Amino acid sequence: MLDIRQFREDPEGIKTRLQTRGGESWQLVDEVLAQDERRRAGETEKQQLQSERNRLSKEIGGLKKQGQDTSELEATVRGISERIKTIGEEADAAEEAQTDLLLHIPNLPHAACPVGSDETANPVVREWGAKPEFAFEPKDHVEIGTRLDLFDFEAATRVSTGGFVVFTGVGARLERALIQFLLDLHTEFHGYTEVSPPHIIHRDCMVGTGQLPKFEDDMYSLEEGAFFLAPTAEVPVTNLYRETILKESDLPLKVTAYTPCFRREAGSAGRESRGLIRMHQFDKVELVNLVHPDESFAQLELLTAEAEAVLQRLGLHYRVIELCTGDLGFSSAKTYDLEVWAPGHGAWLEVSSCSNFVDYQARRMRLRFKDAEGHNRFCHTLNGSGTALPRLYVALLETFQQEDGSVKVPEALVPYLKRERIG
RNA sequence: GGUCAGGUGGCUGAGUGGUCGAAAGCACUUCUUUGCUAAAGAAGCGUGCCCCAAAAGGGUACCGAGGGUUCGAAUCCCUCCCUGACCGCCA
Repeated sequence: MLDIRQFREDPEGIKTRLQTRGGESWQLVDEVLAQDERRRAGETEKQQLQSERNRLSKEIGGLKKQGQDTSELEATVRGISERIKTIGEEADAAEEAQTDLLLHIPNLPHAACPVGSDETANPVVREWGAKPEFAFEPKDHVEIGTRLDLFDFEAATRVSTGGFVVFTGVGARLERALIQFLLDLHTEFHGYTEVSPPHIIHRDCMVGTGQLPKFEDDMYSLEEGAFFLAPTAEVPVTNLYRETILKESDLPLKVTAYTPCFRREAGSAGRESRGLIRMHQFDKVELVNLVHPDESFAQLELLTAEAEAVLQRLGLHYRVIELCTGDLGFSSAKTYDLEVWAPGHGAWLEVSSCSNFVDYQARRMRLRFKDAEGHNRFCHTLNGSGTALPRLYVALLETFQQEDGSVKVPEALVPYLKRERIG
């Protein structure tokens, strides 16, 4: 959520920056200001009346003690109370409208964010490693995995529906090995604290990180929308600190979690969805940072490097791209995507998205810290996938496949998988 | 799921209709004293919003959440949520 004070001070600036995202959110700016004025006018009047009521009620108390008749005063106060109620309802309606608008307006892209309308305008920041070369025609992961009995899509439909998979045998063990490898890496080398959060989370959390109210259709909901299956650990982990005031010395707070992620992926059927690439349920290890506002952009660079370390240790070829204004996520001010090379597909796959949300999420969930002067300020929040598992899995199979159909296990994973070769 | 007991400031914990944003203690901050540590004393110490150009200041709301009763609610009533204990069920 953006700061209402910024709307009052520089509405045109907000509009201009929202316009770089595309979409029509900038058109809501004037409406926000109108509701804000309506709200404040109502609140001011209401509070004046409340003050009057408090004064007269005290007077009644005093008079009653002296045994005097107060019926006339009581009637006056009754009238005031009625007006408070009417005006209060008006002010509440304005506030609700204002909040609803603010919740639908995305974050402002960082001033240096490349302007563009879609992913074709995302600049490549750097590339690591080289495309692996093969003396044979590399197969794609579905073919490799099916041959090695690593996973089974058809069996999954017997217990669920399309968009789910069951990992089997060594394939299941590889999934588990990756989770372990990732958590160990981030806790032992990057200073993260590990948590294992609930996967069913209440609605307010989804509002806090920005999935709601706009993207409800993409989420699995329970109990008529009161609860949701977490679409990413970002939601439960960041919301662990909702409505809290941290000490400045607590920052930066770095938390990692492995969780399954649940997404309906409404409207994305058939899009880049072969095999493991786009699932309704997938595993992910997430990195969440709560940081001091002065440090968040530096922290984003570090966070991105921590996610990159995953791919480097596994020896996977990847590139880092920066999202342009038109491709930026709803809550984000700046985002780097990590794309790993999948030789079987001959395509780059997004395995991580590292974002700085500045104070946008913190404001929604009232996550603050007390600074040296004793003022409460909003933290900045960041998160990055560290990393998504299925696409990592795809890249591993396709990168390290051998001509005989087996897959060589990268050294970093051997201690976890306890074998050097699959198949 | 059932029964009972509870939810008050960072913590402990008073407060059952009026001057209570809320006693007291602990913790914390600053200052004074003391050679250091410790101890003692003094003051301060919640959050949101509104008014004010801002600061100062003032106002208002908040005692789990939301409604209600009342001139007036932390206090009475209703609904919901949560926590604890016991019972039932269960991985």
